[in-house]
Order: sequence, then structure tokens, then C-alpha cells
Amino acid sequence: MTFKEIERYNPRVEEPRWQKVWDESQTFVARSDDPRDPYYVLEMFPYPSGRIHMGHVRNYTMGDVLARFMRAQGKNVLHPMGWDAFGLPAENAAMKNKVHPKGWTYENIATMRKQLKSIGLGLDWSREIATCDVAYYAQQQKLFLDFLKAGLVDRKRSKVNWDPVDMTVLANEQVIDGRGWRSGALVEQRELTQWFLKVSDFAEDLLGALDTLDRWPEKVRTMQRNWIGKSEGMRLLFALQPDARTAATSVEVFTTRPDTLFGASFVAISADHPLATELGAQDAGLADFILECRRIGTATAAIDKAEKLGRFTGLHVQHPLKPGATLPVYVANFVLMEYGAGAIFGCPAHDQRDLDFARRYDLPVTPVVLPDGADATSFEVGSEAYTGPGRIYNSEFLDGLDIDAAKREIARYFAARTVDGQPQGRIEVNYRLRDWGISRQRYWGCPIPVVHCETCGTIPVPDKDLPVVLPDDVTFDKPGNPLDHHPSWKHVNCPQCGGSAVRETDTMDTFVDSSWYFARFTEPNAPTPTVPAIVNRWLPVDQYIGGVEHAILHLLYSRFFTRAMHRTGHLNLDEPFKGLFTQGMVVHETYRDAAGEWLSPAEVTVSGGETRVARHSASGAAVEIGSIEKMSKSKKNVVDPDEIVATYGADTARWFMLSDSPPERDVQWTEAGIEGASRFLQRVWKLVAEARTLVGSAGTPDMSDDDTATIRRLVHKTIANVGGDIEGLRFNRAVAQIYELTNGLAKFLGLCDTAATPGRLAALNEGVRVLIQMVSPMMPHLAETCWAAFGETTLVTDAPWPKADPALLIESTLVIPVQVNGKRRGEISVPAGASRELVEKEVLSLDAVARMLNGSAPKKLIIVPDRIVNVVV
RNA sequence: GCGGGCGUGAUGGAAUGGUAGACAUACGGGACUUAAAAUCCCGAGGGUGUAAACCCGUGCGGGUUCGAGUCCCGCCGCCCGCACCA
Repeated sequence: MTFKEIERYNPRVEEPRWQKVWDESQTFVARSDDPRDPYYVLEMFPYPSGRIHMGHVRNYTMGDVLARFMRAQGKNVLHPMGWDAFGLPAENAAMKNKVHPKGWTYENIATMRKQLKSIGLGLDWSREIATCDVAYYAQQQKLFLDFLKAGLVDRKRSKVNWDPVDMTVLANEQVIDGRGWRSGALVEQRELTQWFLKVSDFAEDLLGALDTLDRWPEKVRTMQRNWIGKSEGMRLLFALQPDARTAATSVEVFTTRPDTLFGASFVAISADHPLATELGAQDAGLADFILECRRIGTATAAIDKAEKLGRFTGLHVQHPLKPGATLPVYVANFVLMEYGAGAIFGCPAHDQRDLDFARRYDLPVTPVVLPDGADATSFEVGSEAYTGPGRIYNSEFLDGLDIDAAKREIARYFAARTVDGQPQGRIEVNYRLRDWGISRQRYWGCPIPVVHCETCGTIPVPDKDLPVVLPDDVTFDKPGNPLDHHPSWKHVNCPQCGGSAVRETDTMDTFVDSSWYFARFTEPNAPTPTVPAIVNRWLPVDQYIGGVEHAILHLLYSRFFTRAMHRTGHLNLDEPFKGLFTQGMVVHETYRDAAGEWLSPAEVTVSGGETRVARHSASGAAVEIGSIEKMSKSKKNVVDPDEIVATYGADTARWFMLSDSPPERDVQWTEAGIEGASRFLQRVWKLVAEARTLVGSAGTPDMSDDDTATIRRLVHKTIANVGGDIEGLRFNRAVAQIYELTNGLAKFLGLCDTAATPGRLAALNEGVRVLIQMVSPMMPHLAETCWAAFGETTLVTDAPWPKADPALLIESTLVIPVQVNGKRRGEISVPAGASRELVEKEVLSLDAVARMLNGSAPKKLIIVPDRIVNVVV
């Protein structure tokens, strides 16, 4: 039989067929009472924006390969899917297209669910949740009330980041370069009363536990460490020289370098410091300066930040260690009110910012830390502050100490003194991490379940009145929060006194929704947020996969939520994600026509070899090939998964997404790449189809036949390697191994075709079955068709992963490279585990070696058993 | 500025300190075909040479080692994150 007579594999027929089989046999439904070892694979759930994109295909395929592999390993695999379904785009769509957010969202979900099913993901759809389901957010409200009871929720007035386009509050994390992360609008500062989750209560633990997350990328851990931003320092009180303009008698500063106090030459306070505000009210010039600082602080932070500006207040403080000496007090634009005490002392010699400031305003620069080896009389600080280690000098009782010792000495000194009746100094740990403001003035989010009563204050909604359900009849014709505009929804009776009261109309930040969905998946229909016995069995997630863009926000919030749920008894662990993997993006070339308009790949035909030329398919006009960028609608460099599945099938798309590029790196979508994947799929099918006609009744492989032994060693080596590669998420390497196996089997098949023996056919049978199994997590539909073609009546999806025969992983004869002075000059063939003597004899008899030795004996002979020989001449 | 990562053929990329370039893509040659596509086979880092063989080669410069893409030191370039956090 020749290849031509075999029909091509048709994914359009085979893929829906197997999807139906898996669906009907509930192949991927996970049971919590299954006694096998649990394994939880999770990919970050999508926002239902309308359609899936190639990034989703890549992300979910990776998770699916791992999930299917772990199933084959005999694990009880949980691999669920859901929807991060609340959020602004639904409201924007409502405003733009006059559709209801709910209808819009659920329609999108239906479309995307269908798309995800079409790529053959082994998901447990019986556990599907959408965060906008009442059943989901009802439980979220319970969690909120439990957190409230446990003291993990705060309500406070605070300056917030206000997005004037989205008309809502943003968390610090959602402000990027002074702009809203979604709208891109310049963010303004406003004072509002807000609900906060007390993330900062866990700052130390969130930081410390990062060390235990050894299956997280180091990069993500570093980012979180920086975000938490721990610094250990001191609060210090400086006594103010009496002044008629203020009643204040002291200024408190925060410093991490109390050892440099003798080098202090000024004190600077933030423009938002209460003292600045007080003085500004009496000094128009200062008031202008303060306004200017605020404007620059929010609007142009990125542009002009190098400039250190300040304004002298006219006030002085006493130097706490130098009786009689005073320091001027400035308002400075580089001092932040939100951090530390909102005030600092400046030691220009040892802090670059302070030095820039001192040079600008002609303040003294006195070095007090002497670098090791430097000369005390000649050491000077020019335009660069010295921040390194050294000995303290110019500092009276601190002289000669190292920095740490001086810090301890200062702490001891000030703890014993008082200013305004308080200790003058105390050690303090500061974190950059703030509490998490979750109030959003939006409709499409989880209502915050509290009621405001004039007489009773803020009252939690009682259990019996839960859930607080979003009203359906809302309008979007006015700016602001539709819940607030609703004629009746917010008006309720106070649960405590029965008098008239109003509901909280703020809803929760959607990051709340995604902070515990992984726990909900373990028992998605429970009448409580979790069922502890079950959630504790499944969690932590063994492998979480998603984009690195969530390295800080989502992952930090989820870690906080898990701790908060632990404290409130909903589960019994602190870290939700044992393994984390951040996959790269899908990128594509960009195309522009002569007018500079972006063109989509579908509109463009690219031809040529070395020098590629692009033309507009319809008009033939020349098209410029631009840079390779992340697929995005704005640059039109997108490829639609539906079209790819329709043209090539899901398996081809999956295979291509896993080939070539390491999963953590970006992958470039190319026509040649997807074509190559498609060719390989057909090659596997032809190999299987032809092998099927040869392989008859089972025999025993004949290991005395060299070709048989070679192919069997390849087969078993592949089993051993592919499993490890999938487990380590090195899919590109697994793919390469499978290519090698396929190439080897194709050659062996040719041999069997012309010179068949029962022993060879048995080895062919074994090899092709292994190939089908190796391929099955990645191209599951093809694998099922092949498996059935090989006479199997059960699913390959249910088949246990084959085991490599250790005896076949050991080569009996080894080819060992021989180097002379580190350069490869030849090779010898010896039995595995050959003795030193034998190897030496073989090596010395090599022509190349003899030539290099030129009659003399080698200086040294390095033999690494079974690996390499190096002759030193 | 600080922190992290990465520099390997035409391209994507392989390589526990042990044969650099696996595997794939593109390319070239051949077979099949009236022809093309598809498929199959072969070739290929650069250089010298008829050949055997030899020299050079993982961003650059040093070092450690019998042996360095890999480890160390110093540069250069690119990417990502954070950024007046005292």
C-alpha cells in the first residue's frame, strides 16, 4: 500500500465527533470523593470580552496538556473553567449599544464557551462558574461580611485615584504612569469614604511566605517583594523652634539611615503635610508651590520627575544631637505624604535626592560615613552621594562604629529621650503595600452588602437578607453609578432599628471576584463559600498558568484572600498556588498600506524567500511589513482561532502553540508554522494508517535484530523524556522528542514494508502505539482516531501513560568522543561501563591521537566513564 | 536610577561544566508528475583544501578548568518590571 491510497485525516469530522464522546461519557468530570491522588490544574479564567483569541488558545492548551498527562498518570485531575464576568466593558457596551450588561455578558460567555469547546480542552464544564452569577457573588458577600466581623475590613476617608472617564476609583495598582489602567485617562486625586480590605495586616507574612513558593518564577516573587516594599527604619521627633504661624511643637520624620543624623542639613515635609497646609493658608507663595506640587505629582509624574524642588517655610527645628544647632524646614516636592511620616531629614552626603536638593538650595554637605580605605581629611562628596558601607565619623559618640552599630546606638539613645511627652525615636518597619480599596462606583459588580442608617450607622446586611441582588432595571444614560440613580433599589429599612435607610451603592473591585474563584471551583454549588473538607483536599492549585501581567495584582490579592479565608474558617491554608507558570504572548507581524492604515494578516499575501514581499490580496498594492507585536485589535495583527480551527483543526493549532518557542517566551504566529504543524499531523496519521495494515497479531520484538533494538531504544527514550518535559512544562522539547520518534518510526516502517519479520512488526506495533499516546495530550482528537484505527475500543484519553523499560534506556555499546587538549579529534566505540584500561587502549590506538602525541606519552588522560575522554598532550 | 532576564546558523530554538547548532521553519538539489501542488530522499555555521584533514566560530575583553554557550570578573546591546518609598 502506498501513501496515496490513504485518505487524509479530516479534523472537521473527527474533532466534533470525539468532543461529543468525551462530553457524553463525562470523561473530564472530577469527583471530590475519588480516592486517587488529587491534582489541580488551573489557567487564569478569561474575561468574557466576546471572542477568544490566540493567547487563550495557548494558555488553555498548556494547561490541558498537563491535565491530560496527569490523568494518564493516574491522578484525580481537577481542571475547571469559568468567567471573570463583572467589570466595566459590559457597562460600556450597555452605553454604546443599548444592551443590558447581563445579556451582553451571558451572550459572550455562550460564544466563548462554544469556542473553547471547539479546541478540545479537557475541562470539567459541570463546575463552570461566572462571577456575575448571583449564586457566586452571594457567597462573596458572605465572605465580605465574615471578613468584616474578623476585623479585616475598614471604612475610611481617603484620598483616592479617581478615573474621570470611567468615573470610578482605582487602586494604586491600577494606576499606570498616572493613568487609569483600563481607560488610559489621567487620574485625579479625590477624597472619598471607601471600603478597604486590610491587606497590610498580612504584609510581613505575604513577604516572608514568598520564600516558600519555590515553584513560582523568581521574577514574580521579586516583583511582589518590591511591591510590598518593606523597609526598616526609625521615626524621629524634631522639636520645632517656636513660631507664631503654628501651634505645632515638633515634626516627625521617618528614616532608614538614623546613623547619618550628624550629617543632616535640613528637614523636608510633603506638600500634603498638615503643617504645609497650615502654613500655606498664611502664605500665598507657599500655597502656590503646594498646588504646583500636587499638579506635577499626578499629571506629569513621568516627565519631569528628576527636578527636586522645595520652598523654605521659615521654620527651623533643633538638631536633636547638636545642642544649639538648627535645621531649616522645607516643603519639598519629592517627599510623599503616604509613606513613612510624610517628612524626612536630609543628609545630602549619603542620599542622592537629598544631595540634589542641597546643591540646588546651597545647603551644607557633611559626610559622616567614611568608605573603607578613604582618608578622613580628604574624603569629599561631589555630585554623587555615598551610599555604601564604611565607618561613621564627624559624629561625636558614633565615631568609629559601622553603620549597623550606629543605627543601634541611635535607637538606644532616642528611646530614652522624650519630645512632647513621647519617646523621641522608635524603630519602625514600613511597607509600601497599602490596604486594598475595593469600592467602585459602578453597576456591574458585586454589591457591598451593608446598609447606611442615620441612627445606627453602617450596618451589615443580615444573613437572612442575603444575597443583595443587583436590580435588572437600570439605565446608563447618566454618568456615574446606575445603582445610585435607581429609583427604589437603595431605599430599605434599617436591619437594626427598622427606620428608613439606604443601601451601599458601591460595588466591589472585580479583582475581589477573581481572588477566590479557584476555591469555589472545588465545590461550585455549595450553599457556603466553600466546603472545608473538600476545598482543603483540592487546594493548593498544583499548577496555575497565566499571563505575567497578573504578577502583582491578582496573585497578591489571591494570596491575601486565602489568608483571610483561612482566618475566617473557610479553608485551611495560606498559599493558594503551589506552582505558578507565566506564559508568553502570541505575537505577529504587522502590516501597513501606503496610507499608513493597518491591515490584518487575512488581507495580506506574503511571498518570496529571503526577501519577503507583502501585497494586499485584493488590490495587489504593496504593503509594508512592520515590527512583530502582541496580537491586538488596534494593529489588526490578529488571527482568529475560529478560522484556524475551521481551516486546520484544533489539534494543528494546539500543536503549533506548543512547538518551537519555550512556553514562557513569546511565540510568533506564522503561516509557515501552522502549515508545518498541519503537515506533521497528516504525517502521523499516514504513519499510523500504514502501520495498521502491516501489524497483525501480536508477536514479541526480536532484540537480536539491530534495527529492532534501535527503534525500541528510541521509543523508550521518548517515553522517558516526554513525560518529564510535559511535567516541567517544557512543551517545545517534548514536541522535538516526538518529531524524532516519528522520523525514526517512519524509517522503521519503510524497513517493515520491505523486510517484515514478526519481531519487527511487534516493535512497530509497540512504537506506533507509544507515538499515539505521546501525541495524545497535545493532539487529542487525532490520537483518539489513531487509537481506534489501531483496534482499540476504549479511549486513549483514558489509557495509562506508558512506562519506559529501564533496560532499554541503557545503551550496550557507546560511542564516546575523544578530545585532545579539549578539542574533539575522534571517537571510540566501547561497551557501556568499559574499564579504564580498555578505554585507554582504544584511545591511544586512534590515528588522530597518535598523530598528536607524536610518539611521546600523554601528560594526562581524563576519562569520564561512558561520557568523554580527553587526552592532554 | 534600582531590580530581573536575555544575547547561539537565514529564522524559532536545543545543549546535568563533557561531540555546539538536536528538532522545526525557510532555502538549495534530486525522485515522482505532461506540469504544478502534495509526498519522499539528500544537503547545509564560516573558511582553506582535489581529498584526507585543518583553522575559526555561542555579543565583546579577561579569568577559572584537562575541558566553558554553560561558572567568575569587567564591558556593550536588547527586553521586562518598579521608580522621588527617605
